[in-house]
Amino acid sequence: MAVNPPAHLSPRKKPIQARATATLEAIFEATIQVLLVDGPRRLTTTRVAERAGVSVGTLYQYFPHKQALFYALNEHYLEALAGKIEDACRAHHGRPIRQMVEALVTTYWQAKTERPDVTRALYRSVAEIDNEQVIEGFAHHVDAVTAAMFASASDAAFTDLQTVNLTLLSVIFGTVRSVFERNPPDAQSRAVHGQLVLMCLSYLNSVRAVGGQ
Amino acid sequence: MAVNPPAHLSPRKKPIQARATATLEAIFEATIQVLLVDGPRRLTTTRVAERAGVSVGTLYQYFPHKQALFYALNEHYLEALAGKIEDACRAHHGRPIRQMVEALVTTYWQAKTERPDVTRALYRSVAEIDNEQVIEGFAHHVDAVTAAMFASASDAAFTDLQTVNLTLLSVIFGTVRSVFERNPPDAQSRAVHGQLVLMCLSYLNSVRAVGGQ
Amino acid sequence: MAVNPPAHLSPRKKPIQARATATLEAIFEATIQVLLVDGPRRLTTTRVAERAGVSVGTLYQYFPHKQALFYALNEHYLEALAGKIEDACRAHHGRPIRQMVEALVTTYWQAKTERPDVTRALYRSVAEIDNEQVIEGFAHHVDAVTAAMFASASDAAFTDLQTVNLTLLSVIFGTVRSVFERNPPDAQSRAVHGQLVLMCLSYLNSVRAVGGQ
Amino acid sequence: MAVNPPAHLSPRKKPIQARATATLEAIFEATIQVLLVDGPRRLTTTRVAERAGVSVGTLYQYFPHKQALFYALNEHYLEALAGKIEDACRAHHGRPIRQMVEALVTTYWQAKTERPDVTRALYRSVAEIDNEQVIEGFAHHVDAVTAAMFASASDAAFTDLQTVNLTLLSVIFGTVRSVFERNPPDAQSRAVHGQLVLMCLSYLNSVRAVGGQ
DNA sequence: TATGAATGAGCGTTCATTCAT
DNA sequence: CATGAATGAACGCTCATTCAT
Repeated sequence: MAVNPPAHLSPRKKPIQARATATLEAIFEATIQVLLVDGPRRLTTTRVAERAGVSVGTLYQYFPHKQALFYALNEHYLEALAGKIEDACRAHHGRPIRQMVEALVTTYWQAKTERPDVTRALYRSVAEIDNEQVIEGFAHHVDAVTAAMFASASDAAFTDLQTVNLTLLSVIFGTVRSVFERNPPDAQSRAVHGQLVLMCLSYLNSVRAVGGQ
Repeated sequence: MAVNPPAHLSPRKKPIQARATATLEAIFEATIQVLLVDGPRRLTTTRVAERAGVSVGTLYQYFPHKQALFYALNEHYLEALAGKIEDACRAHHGRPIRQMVEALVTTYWQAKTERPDVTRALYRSVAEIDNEQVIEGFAHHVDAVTAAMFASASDAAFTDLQTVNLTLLSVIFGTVRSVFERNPPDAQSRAVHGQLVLMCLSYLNSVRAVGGQ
Repeated sequence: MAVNPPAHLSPRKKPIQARATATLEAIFEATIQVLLVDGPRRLTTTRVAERAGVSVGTLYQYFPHKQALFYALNEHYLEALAGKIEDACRAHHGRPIRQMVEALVTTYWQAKTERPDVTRALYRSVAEIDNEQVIEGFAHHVDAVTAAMFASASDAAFTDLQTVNLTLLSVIFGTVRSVFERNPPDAQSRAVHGQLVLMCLSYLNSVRAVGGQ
Repeated sequence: MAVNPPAHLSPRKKPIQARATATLEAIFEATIQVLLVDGPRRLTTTRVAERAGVSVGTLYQYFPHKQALFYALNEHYLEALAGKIEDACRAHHGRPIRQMVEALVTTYWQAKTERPDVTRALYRSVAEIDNEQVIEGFAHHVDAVTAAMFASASDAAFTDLQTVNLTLLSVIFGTVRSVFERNPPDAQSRAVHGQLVLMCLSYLNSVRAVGGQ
């Protein structure tokens, strides 16, 4: 279920202690903040540690190297995100397609909007390392759960579900990123959200093989 | 029409000499290659210069610092891209909305697909600096020309053209990026392209205020 | 008779408890092993402690710092070695010179060969600190006991006993080290041992002032 | 003839320029001095560079890493030493064994004594890295040339030349090291030198298979 | 003007040592 | 007393940038 992280990229020890969890959380938060305030180029392990209120040494007790920090950060948030999407998909199993799409777009949008700083920080961190693996893992996971949901729609079926699914996810994920990077006024942002739902629905209407209008 | 670069980010001199232009082009190419082969983290000015067949000193004759190189690179390709979009928009002034959308998506898609390495390299370079400025400039530029085109549609009008325009551009740009980053097999990639056109058309159909089907 | 260690280099407490002695022994063993397996550069206090089955904290209960560990390790083995040599010398007091030399070379060689790993590890640790002091102390100690022995030879006397003594010890200690560092096949190693005895005897024959062959 | 250094351990570029050679020499000298004054543990690349009057960056233009510096240093001096020994051996080809031994011991002793600081520094640097390769190479080289010399002796032959050769070299190299590490007064040192020649001669006398007394 | 050796600030990382538990 | 997480000084090394040639 979870992404398959190469051993050398996962945190050195699993947070069992409460303090350890707190420290880990502090390091993640600090990473986000540094990423946001100083940018990925000015992010140094020392700066992250300072901002997290720990020493570099401590940071390196949790992450064997800088890459691992980024990896874990992405893993952390993407797994949470995938979880939310999975929940939403399960909750809408067998429902009409309209509800499914609305739920999917809204879940994703809200998850990303909840902590816009985190979202923006993660988008910025992507280029830093081969997060490609985590991202690919996330993509496959989500692919599977949304495809399963769409396949169960009560009022529609699709000749080429794979393509429809890939298209929808590409459009949703891509659009959200675009909007985040343009960082438009809130009203406009919300408007685009609405339009995105509408767009997905119109599209599904055009491509569905069976089911009433 | 061109982006307004802060003085400290623009190339030291405009390439008037043919030789200078060739060198510049070589440096841009080298940057792309290094970005692709070694990744943004391993990109050093020395490596770029080597690959371009010049000395570091020469590179610094053209760009006052590394940032400026990235800035110029993005400017270079985004201006070309904006130009293509502008041409397409002008060519479809007053045409039916369907043709406009098809032209817009296809122009953008093709421009990005023409040199996929460049596209991917640029996506990767984004985190490097405040390219945000160049990108914002590009966005505004394109916003203007597509909005003007849509406003001239022979068979449709929109109550909220701004939102429709922003939505379409966000969707198109975002989706293309998503697809590039997932790097799916060519056939699938092309399929999504087709679906994207379809999606935009369905959407416009739903939101247009006037004009028959 | 024991080396005079500068206060800051000696173990914090003398091991009176049996448990303490066991721990100390374990730490020494661990140090040897780490020295051999990982080399002196990769030897960290943490690694030594781990290998000894104790915590770093415990290690620091026995040794105020890393230097002290090395110091004590050398002291430990060199004192044992000096003791063996002293015993041998005492046992050959008043005997013919031939027996003395044979005993000396053989005692030293065997002591070093008994645990070749320890020997090699100690040779490697030398560069680590001013073990010079321990080594010098060891040298003086041995100088004295062998000089005393040679002076008592039943069949020989030397005009310059000091020089003869220094020469013999330099040759024996140095040759053994050379052989250990070249690490030749066992047979060859044993052969050199025999030759070394022969050489020392020939030498003493040439330089003795009195006493028939 | 020369040691086979793993690619990553040899200097980055061969010193062709006069300035480069000077810099290289300065770095070697600085390494020796730092080794002597601060000891191998306090030797940092920065300190070496400072002492050599260059920047760390420059040091790293000549040596890809610290290990390579040590490697090259040992190579440098051991090759010179091997050269001297080779010359001496060639010069005494076919001579009586007595002259050979005298020449060998004296050549080695003088080479080591010429710059006692260098000698001592090198002995200290040995433990630092796997100089074993360079040293082994040196040993094989010398083995060959001395064996060849001894085989040509006009007045002696040996049943087991290999063992005799190995013994002599072990004794000579080891004794010199011992003496250097004890650092006795000059007079004593010179005395031991004489005794060493004497010892080797007595030994050869005992083991030679043919030839006059 | 082009070159590329030299520079040195700054980064990632290690590890001896401490001290709250 | 033993523990081992936390500390942070210090190291090895990189690379953007400069400047003598």
